[in-house]
Amino acid sequence: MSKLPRRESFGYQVNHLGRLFARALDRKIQPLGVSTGQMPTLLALFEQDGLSQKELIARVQVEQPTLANTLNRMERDGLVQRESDDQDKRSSRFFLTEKARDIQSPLIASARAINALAVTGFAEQEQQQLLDLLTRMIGNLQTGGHT
Amino acid sequence: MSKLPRRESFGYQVNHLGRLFARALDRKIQPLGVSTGQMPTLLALFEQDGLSQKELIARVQVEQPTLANTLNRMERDGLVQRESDDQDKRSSRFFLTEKARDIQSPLIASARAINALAVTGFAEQEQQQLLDLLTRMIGNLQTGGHT
DNA sequence: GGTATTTACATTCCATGCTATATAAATGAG
DNA sequence: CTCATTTATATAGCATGGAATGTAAATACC
Repeated sequence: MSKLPRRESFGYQVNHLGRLFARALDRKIQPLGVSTGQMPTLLALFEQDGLSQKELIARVQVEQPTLANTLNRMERDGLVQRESDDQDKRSSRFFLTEKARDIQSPLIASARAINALAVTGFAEQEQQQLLDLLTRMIGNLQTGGHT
Repeated sequence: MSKLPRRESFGYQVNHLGRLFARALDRKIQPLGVSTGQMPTLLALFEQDGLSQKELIARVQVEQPTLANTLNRMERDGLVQRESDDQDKRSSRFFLTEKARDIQSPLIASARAINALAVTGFAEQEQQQLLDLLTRMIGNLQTGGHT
């Protein structure tokens, strides 16, 4: 066939949906002084504070230069603070500021709200199924990706 | 709860998956001189050539400034050519170049290949279900989005 | 112990996407 | 016809993300 219906392309739909998620979340958390790209890192630090860049990369699915830039913006915005590591002078550890800890609850509530909005009208079983299918698809593309 | 497991967040997973799709496709079509952001516009023009920016926006799920930039890059890369509209001097129509038409088949084949890779191990019914769930989720976020 | 390699980050460059705003042509109101 | 409004793009500014590459500290090897 010489054409490709975008409505039936997973790549197209997933990309579109991803941007809808980002925009919806952005509008919610902007008043808190946080942007979407910072969320994964914040969530990771909420679970365990004082991680290094390397440790964060293992938790956040993003390339190293992307995280480095994100951390710079987060430091600029007063969300994290870096302390150079005594053991390894190449590395530093990132700690949440009070400002970041203060907004932990509303931030997580915002993320939950967007997720809840997204699954409006979904049966519990459908949510589980969707999560399962997405996870399998991620697995397929990760395996096929890194040659 | 004070934490939010990223593995169970739809926004997180969809965002990650979207980037995996983009990267996989990019590697495939880079040799053809095309990048992912140009694909939706190319597919739209394959279906109907000579569309205006306004008409493209109705087909590609992207904001107007994003499309304007994409079209500039596509013109720079020799994929499209713009002709000012006689009826409306504010507008111009975009036509595929021979270079673009020449790679139509491999481009569409590439997109299909990535989609096929993504659904490896999926039953036909699962693919339909996933498409349905994604479409419903998109609907939820679009409705909830534009207040 | 000194050199080669690896590792942890930083930097550069670019594409994609959004918001906000500017601009010029088309359209509508009177 | 004239002025106000709308419409089609353009532009500016920024965030996010990736590839490629540079750099300095840590480690491995002789």
